[in-house]
Amino acid sequence: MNKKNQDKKEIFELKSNQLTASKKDLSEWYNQLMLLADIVDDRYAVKGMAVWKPYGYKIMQNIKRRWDELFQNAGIQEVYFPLIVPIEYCEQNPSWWQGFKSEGFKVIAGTDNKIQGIIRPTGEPAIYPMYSMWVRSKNDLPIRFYETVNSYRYETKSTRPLIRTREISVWHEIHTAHATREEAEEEFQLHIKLWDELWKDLALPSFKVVKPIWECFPGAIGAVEYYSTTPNGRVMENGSVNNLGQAYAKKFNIKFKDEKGKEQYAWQICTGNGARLLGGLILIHGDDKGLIIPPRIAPIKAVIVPILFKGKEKIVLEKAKELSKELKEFDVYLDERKEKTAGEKFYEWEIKGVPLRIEIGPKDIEKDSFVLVRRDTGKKEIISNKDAKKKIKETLEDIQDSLLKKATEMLNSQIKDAKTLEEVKSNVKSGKISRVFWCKEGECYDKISETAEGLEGFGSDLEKKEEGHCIICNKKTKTKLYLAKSY
RNA sequence: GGGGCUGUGGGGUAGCCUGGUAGCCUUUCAGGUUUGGGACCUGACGACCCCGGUUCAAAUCCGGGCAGCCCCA
Repeated sequence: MNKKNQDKKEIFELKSNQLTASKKDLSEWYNQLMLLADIVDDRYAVKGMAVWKPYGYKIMQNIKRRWDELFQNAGIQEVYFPLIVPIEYCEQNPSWWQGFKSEGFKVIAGTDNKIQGIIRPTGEPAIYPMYSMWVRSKNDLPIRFYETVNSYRYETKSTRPLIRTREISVWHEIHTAHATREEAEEEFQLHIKLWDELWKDLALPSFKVVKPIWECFPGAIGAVEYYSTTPNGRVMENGSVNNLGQAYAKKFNIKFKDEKGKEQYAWQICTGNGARLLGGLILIHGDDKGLIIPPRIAPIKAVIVPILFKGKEKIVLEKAKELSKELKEFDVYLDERKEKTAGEKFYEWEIKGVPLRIEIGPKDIEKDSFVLVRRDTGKKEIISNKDAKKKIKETLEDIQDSLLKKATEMLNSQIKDAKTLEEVKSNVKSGKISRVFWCKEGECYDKISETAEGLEGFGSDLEKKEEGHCIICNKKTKTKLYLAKSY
């Protein structure tokens, strides 16, 4: 590189609309992309609350559209519960209220500034008192409802866009009530299946574990939690499916009379997740050039950049418009802006992670073709116009598949079995998630977690194939515990 | 919860130690030439986190507040 080019490069590096952080510097990379890629703008003057920008909101809405489809097809109906939760509803669950008393935003109104209630931090204190009114007989069951709302918690911890916010936005929560334990368990399994489907659309492997019982809601039967990982080997809770048993029904008095006239409490399942899904997928997909949005949820699946040479603008634009009409089903976007050069546009759409770019210029028109560029691999290919639809469809599917494949490979390479605490230690150092045999006792769990600072056991394997010995007490067991630092 | 760092136009920064003209890059806007990987020229808009103190004079020093970032529980 000669002196002149080097100077030029340094100037470019200062460009404010350029991504300067490498993905190795994950937090900085993530923060820069929130603004540069038009996801959210968290400069809004309330901590932990951000403005959704059009591009980011569209991605989020596409994810929501997908869960609407999945859950509604499974017969679960969308409802809406009010934002304000009266204190009397909160008090029906004293242990919950104890936890959220200080984290709840209070609503004050009227001349005497009376507290009217709190803004919902979670759905259940609003939802379950109503379930209690609706359930009279077993004929009123099951209730299978979900809502997509914002929830509010005054977290004192540090916040991070999409991942830890005080306004938990586009929050999808499902609450069901059933007459029997068996029916509830069936529902539980169904929800896992549905979430797995959704994770596939995000091109993410659904990494899920059984939550230790002492970390579940008091009185609950159990829970499965989803986790996403970061490239530096940390884990992030990303959705959960809870089998509440009758714990909440007893607190909120959700009961019915069975055939014998005997009162029975309902069995309940609840599950939820929201914008964290988007945060998680951004952390996993993407590179030093910017985001990579999986085609199935990408608002723009392909962008057409016309190469406008002087004197040929008209013919190039005409061709580009024709092509964009033909490819309408792929949510193509024709970038006609005259004030930006082609190169500038390339960088911009790469930051935003549009899966495909179509370049069309005078040279291509002569050959009745266009240039197709993949965001994930950067590979360029000349495509003849007559193959356009077929080729784009195939390539999009291939990108979706290879993103999932890559993410799955990353996850697999991050999980490392450990036979000794020394191995757990070295796993922590090299940014790996440890998997160890564990007897399911809390005491041993604590001892393993103490192996390294910040290390946490976060759940055990769903599959139980092999048998081994607990890493601490040496008892025979088929259960494996996962350990990592959390993001 | 503990520790560290930082607040200067929309974004990134210099200036602060040693008080005195707020400099640079970029964005945005207007006009023109351009366009196959961040083009160029001309012109314009735009900032010292807040409150108080010291001083003839504060972005700079002092006190307090607020906000943000990073690391660790």
